[in-house]
Amino acid sequence: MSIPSDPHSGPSSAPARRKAATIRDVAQAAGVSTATVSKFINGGQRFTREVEERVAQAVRDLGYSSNPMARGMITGRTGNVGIVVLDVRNPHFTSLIRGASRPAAEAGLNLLFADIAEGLAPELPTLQALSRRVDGLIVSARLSDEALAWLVASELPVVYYGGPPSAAACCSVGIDNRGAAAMLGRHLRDLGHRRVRYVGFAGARWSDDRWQGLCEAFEGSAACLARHDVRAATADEGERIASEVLLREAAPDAVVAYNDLLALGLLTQAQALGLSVPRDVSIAGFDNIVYGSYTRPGLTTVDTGSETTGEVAMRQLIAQVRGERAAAPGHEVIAARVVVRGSTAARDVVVR
Amino acid sequence: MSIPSDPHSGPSSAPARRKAATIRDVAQAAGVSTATVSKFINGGQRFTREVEERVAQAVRDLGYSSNPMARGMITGRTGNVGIVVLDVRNPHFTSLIRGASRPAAEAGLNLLFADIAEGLAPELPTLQALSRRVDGLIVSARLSDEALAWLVASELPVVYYGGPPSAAACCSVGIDNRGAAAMLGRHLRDLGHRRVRYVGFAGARWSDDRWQGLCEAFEGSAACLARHDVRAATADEGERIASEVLLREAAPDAVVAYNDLLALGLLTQAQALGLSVPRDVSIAGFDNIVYGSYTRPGLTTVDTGSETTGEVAMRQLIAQVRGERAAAPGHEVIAARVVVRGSTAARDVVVR
DNA sequence: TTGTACGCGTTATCAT
DNA sequence: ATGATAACGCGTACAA
Repeated sequence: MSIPSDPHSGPSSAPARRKAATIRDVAQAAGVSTATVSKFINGGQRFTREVEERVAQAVRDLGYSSNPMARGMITGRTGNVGIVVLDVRNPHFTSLIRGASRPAAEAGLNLLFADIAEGLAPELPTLQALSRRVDGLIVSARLSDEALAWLVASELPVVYYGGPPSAAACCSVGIDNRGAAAMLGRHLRDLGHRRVRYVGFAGARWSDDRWQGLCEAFEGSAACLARHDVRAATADEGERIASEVLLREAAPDAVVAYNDLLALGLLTQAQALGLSVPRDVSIAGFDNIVYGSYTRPGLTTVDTGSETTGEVAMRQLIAQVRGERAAAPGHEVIAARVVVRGSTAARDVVVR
Repeated sequence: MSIPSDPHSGPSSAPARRKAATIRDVAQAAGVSTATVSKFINGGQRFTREVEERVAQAVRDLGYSSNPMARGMITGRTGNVGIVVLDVRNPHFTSLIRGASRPAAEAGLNLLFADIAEGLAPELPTLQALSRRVDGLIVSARLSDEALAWLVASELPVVYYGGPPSAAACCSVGIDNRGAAAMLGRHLRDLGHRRVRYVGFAGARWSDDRWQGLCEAFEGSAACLARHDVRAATADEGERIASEVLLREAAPDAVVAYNDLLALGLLTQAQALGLSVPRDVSIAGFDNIVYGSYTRPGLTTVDTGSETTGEVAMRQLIAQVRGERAAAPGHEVIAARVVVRGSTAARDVVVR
């Protein structure tokens, strides 16, 4: 594909990008007006066979595609949607992205992406930079209050994932945290566990819900539940607090972590400390990240439907952006389920 | 030529968003012309203290920020850069994204993101949709030839990661695959391994380089190297081919996989098949994904500097977009290093 | 130092 | 069925 040198460009030194054909070029080449070209391309309006033929030919010849910015100026839409995740390296969020990716592509929307890096990146400026370049946003419900307030004030179509934020009328997607935790709790209770420790994450409002669900499951039993909050929900943090959680005087016979990353760190470090999992202690987490099945033993967890969450959130957002009736505010609950692997097992009744 | 899922068509009665303040509103409020406002805001030009005061005040009062689309029409730049990954769920790529994220944010560029999903999403349409909305692109060097050719023809600033693509003059970032594999090979050779099997990935050109590096390391020794190519570089695929690779007649005493995901699958399945790792067989991979340290035994791997790669690629792209001299074509080599964990150990000389 | 006026590529409106 | 033209919001020559 050798492009003949442009006689008008002269000895241009700058690596100027060949400027793309405009709708006017197409119109001229096809011998019609720009209005005709525009209507034919996206208005869906029909014309005489011969005109359509000529326009289509010109579009092909010139490799024309409309300029999204010029189009956006008049339509008021960008053709982009944004997704803000708290940590790209957490497989839970990558599954969320994967889930959101497909419906967006199908709707012809591009995905603008931002990583808050769990507080490392400033939330508000990130949101502000994004907001003018997208038609809508998918964000975590656990952004700062400041960021959430700004978002509401901006009147941008938004779908929250994780849980409903404190804000009033909005769209959100997430699991029933309390119910899911209760399911996991009953699993542990039925296995005979009686000294359960919850490693919560202070940064997530729904960490409380999970704690309450756990408590609910053990209500009426003679179990002893305790809670230990951490500031980061990462594997490193799990490793760091392992000894503190696992080796104290009244050692737990089961530990439930806020998420799988924490659980992974706890599991590894427990073994490094000489504990046998699940013989000495059962360990479980939330999210069902895929790497929980590659540890030994495999990690028992609660599947929070990460990918489904992303998909549903994106569908809601698209509906909202299009101004459809289906875009009514409300919280959509994703089904959660307990995934039992080797890291939880029946407590031996015999004192070890 | 009516596109069914066109987001811009249809009887969209979107809820009218409160329209943002324009530069004219600011000019009027400050009692100056739009030119003054524009120059003050981004031209960096100075004005009388009083005028600057009034303009700044008006900007604050109206919460003005320039319309990126209108601005883009004039400047010819979008303020976005794109990154195309082959699989968001592969931690190697999320580290890459994380690495690219920061320099982009620092440069005031938004990140547009696309997931090829290892061939599930069509590459060329994805690229085409992206290309008009970004000032530059970071893409894998192992896109389809068709996609690469189109990219070159588009004259868009592009940085390739992984390795230099077949194309002539371009910017690329990656490790020395052959050298890195040779390092890993020497590690295995020194441990006494003699029957080594390489599980390659047919989809990546540089899988060959890794194979050659391995061979190089065993040159002159009485080792027997064999190669087994797979079509997907995922943990599932690693599990699927484990028995075929590990249990054949002349069973390998060491297996090197194209990447850590394959290695993870192999490791897990090896143990499920009753093999002890590393006693019966050593296993190693590439990328140093973080989850390789949470398996038992930990996974020996080659750190390919995923995050650094993303960071360097983004810096190159920014230089290129800005038209800086530093944006000369060439391949930037990232340092790789072998990370030894429990999955590789010295071969017992005694026949087991 | 400041303002006027034009053009960027597109779509929508109205006229033919 | 097709065309002419006015916006959209901004940057920037050029004029004052």
